[in-house]
Amino acid sequence: MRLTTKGKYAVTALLDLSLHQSGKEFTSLSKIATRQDMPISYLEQLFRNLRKAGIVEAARGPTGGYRLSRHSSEINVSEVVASVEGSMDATQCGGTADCHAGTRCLAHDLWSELNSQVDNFLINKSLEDVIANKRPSLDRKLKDLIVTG
Amino acid sequence: MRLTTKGKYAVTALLDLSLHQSGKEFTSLSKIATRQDMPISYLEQLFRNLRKAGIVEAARGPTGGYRLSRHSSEINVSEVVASVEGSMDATQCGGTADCHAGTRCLAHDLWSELNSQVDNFLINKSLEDVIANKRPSLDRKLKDLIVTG
DNA sequence: TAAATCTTGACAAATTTAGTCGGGATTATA
DNA sequence: TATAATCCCGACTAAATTTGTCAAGATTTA
Repeated sequence: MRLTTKGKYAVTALLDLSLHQSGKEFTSLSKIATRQDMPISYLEQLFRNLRKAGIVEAARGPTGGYRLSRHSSEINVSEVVASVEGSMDATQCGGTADCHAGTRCLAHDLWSELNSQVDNFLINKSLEDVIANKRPSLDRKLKDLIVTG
Repeated sequence: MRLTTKGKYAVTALLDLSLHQSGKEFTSLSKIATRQDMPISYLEQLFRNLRKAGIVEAARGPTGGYRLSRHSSEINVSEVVASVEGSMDATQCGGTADCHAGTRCLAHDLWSELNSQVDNFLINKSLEDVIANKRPSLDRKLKDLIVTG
């Protein structure tokens, strides 16, 4: 399980994009880089992945740049992080449960459950939620609780 | 935020220790290493930290080894992981909230909240819980929910 | 045409993780 | 007392990952 600057940059960059997006306009990476104090060439690398994942769309030339391909309420943090750094899976085996001599290790279920916790949290968190500093409603938390036991 | 083999080895090794501990006897690292298929010299390094953290106690000489210094129900996974790889803090700033030009970055509260989620989960998980595959009771979960909103 | 952007692939530096090594200190047992 | 099994410690190395950089190209607006 890892959450590095890669994923954090990606999320922050998208929040910046979302905040400065008016209508259907594109925002250039150089503006994001300046505002958020990030290396532009590193951002380029990250936005490649974000585009492949269908999270942003790009336009070239002057007036070009990137914009969200969906509304910020329809983009969750989990997919953003996953698009740049792969799954955050905490198990040693990648979920296949063959972590110890072909069978599940003593801690397998623990890490598996930790995965669910983190995933559940990040999936239910949209970019809009983060900007609004909104917490998922108590209702939804209760529902999750009943489902997951 | 990182959870590497360091922390996972530590947890698994302690689960092994707990499972094979009868009374006040000590278990040698070589046995754990063999059973759990881990490099013994790496385990030595990890057990130094576990001892410093007051999680295990050691005895030297033949018949020596390690044992839990508290009952497995009184040792939680969070402290085990923390003792070998430091805090799992997900914020860029280490919690000081000066992640962007001296003030909190756009994503600060998000990562901060993620910390709480993960910590809450791991603190409420004792080694005994993991062995028993026990989930913290619904009662406790509900209580946490009311406290954290 | 010029300038600003994205696009791509390869490369390099820095950091972290994972693991080793050699020597010590302590202690049960023969 | 000698031996062997253990913990103890610091420093070192190797591998992997992260964090970037760079150069060249493609596209588009003005």
